[in-house]
Amino acid sequence: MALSEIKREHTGSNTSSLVDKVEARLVELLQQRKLKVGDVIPKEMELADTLGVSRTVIREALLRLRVVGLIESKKKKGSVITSPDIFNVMGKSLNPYILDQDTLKGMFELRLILEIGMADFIFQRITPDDILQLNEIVSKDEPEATAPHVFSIDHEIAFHSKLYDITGNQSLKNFQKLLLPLFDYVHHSGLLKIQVDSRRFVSHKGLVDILENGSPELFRNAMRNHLENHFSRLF
Amino acid sequence: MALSEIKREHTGSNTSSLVDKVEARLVELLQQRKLKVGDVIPKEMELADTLGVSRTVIREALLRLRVVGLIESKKKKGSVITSPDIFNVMGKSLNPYILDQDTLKGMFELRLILEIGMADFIFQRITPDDILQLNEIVSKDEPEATAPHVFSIDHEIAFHSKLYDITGNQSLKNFQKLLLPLFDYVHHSGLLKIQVDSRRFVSHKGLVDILENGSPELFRNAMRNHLENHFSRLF
DNA sequence: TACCATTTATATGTAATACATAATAAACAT
DNA sequence: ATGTTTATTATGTATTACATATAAATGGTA
Repeated sequence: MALSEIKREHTGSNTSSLVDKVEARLVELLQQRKLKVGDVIPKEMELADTLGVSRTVIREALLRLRVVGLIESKKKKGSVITSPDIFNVMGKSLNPYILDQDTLKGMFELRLILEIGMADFIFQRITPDDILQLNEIVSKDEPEATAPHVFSIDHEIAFHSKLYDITGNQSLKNFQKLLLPLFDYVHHSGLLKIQVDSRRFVSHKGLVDILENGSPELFRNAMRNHLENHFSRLF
Repeated sequence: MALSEIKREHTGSNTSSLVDKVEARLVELLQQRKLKVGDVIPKEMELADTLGVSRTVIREALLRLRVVGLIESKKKKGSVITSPDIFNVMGKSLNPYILDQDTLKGMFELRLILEIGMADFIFQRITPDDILQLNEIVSKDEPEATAPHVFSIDHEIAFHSKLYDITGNQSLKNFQKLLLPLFDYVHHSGLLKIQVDSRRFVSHKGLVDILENGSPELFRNAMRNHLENHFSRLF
């Protein structure tokens, strides 16, 4: 289909809006021309002329691509292709005050799934230096266990975040970063059952020991136990 | 800050654009008024008047919210709050031809993590009817194993998708739906090592048996074996 | 009264134009 | 050759006008 025919075709019977078509056409364009990150795309007016629609429509279509992180607009320079951080986009709608309860609970569950499932990748990629860092984190939060219930939330986050780091999976790390703020909300909302038993079966220290001497299989099961409280609040 | 002062303040020294401010202001508004799904928000012109900016700016701000799924626009009716499908948003940028290799590989890894980690939720929520359905799926793909390598990709998807269903976690299911199209690409690209051994250690049938008589722990480890080929292509 | 077809009003969708702003590129002066 | 000023250019914002879809009002018929 010739570009300039988009509008004509649109005038006929159809369901999607003009902007929808233009947006799809633009994505096609990016693929076809095999544009890599950093390449610039035509100016708004050029596109408007080529596709035979107003600049208004072009701008709205470009804006959509911008919101999902496919392009970036710079004054005078035009728009350039960018590598989208797919989870960053998601963050926009991850507002605890807007999301419904089911979704929030689902996100919370997702965290548990991830931390148990990533065992193999941790073992595959962990370095001696990682072990050192983990031990340092552990040494900071375990000793002063005077009040067993009141463990520092910061250390909790530091420990588990480090595990995500070790996987070396950037997408996974981004995902976790997104989920973190949610948990604070979830914990305080009446969404989950009340805490039944704040004692954890497997400690952070126990997990590190397994990382040093154990296997992915052992680690998965240990992590499952470590997260027992969270599970018991769900089930 | 009075709404009508947004623009005035913008005129001073600042970094973010006018639309940025308006967008943030709108999100605030949604929270403050505790608007629930289905509620309508003020008309574009009302907002423009209230905030003292042009309809153009309002429209762009609203569009952003629309792209991330927070609102939906209906002619004559105005915009209504919607419960965002957070993963659906992500799908827009999940284009294999645009994403870089690292991200693609990361997504592939994420699948393995999820399927191993979700064992507890499957066991918690599986019903006898689910078992029946799984057995039916299995009976269809296992018998005619004349060519062991050429198992139907459809059955493969059907089986694993059913597992996601059983978790009852809608977000998780949406996530899987997003990832599926990627795999086809990943498998054919030179991104992963060549297939070393197409024989699977644990069959679908074996997994179902464990779901009937085993434990989450057994299932996790069996699934890890079942996915052995995928892992060996990564490591 | 209830139901269906038609008209009307309204809010979003698209278009066109003008000007503001920022960043690059060109021109200039030192 | 280098730093400063000026011009140019493409996006950002504003304004106005009209198109289009649809909810709501209107009116007619059984």
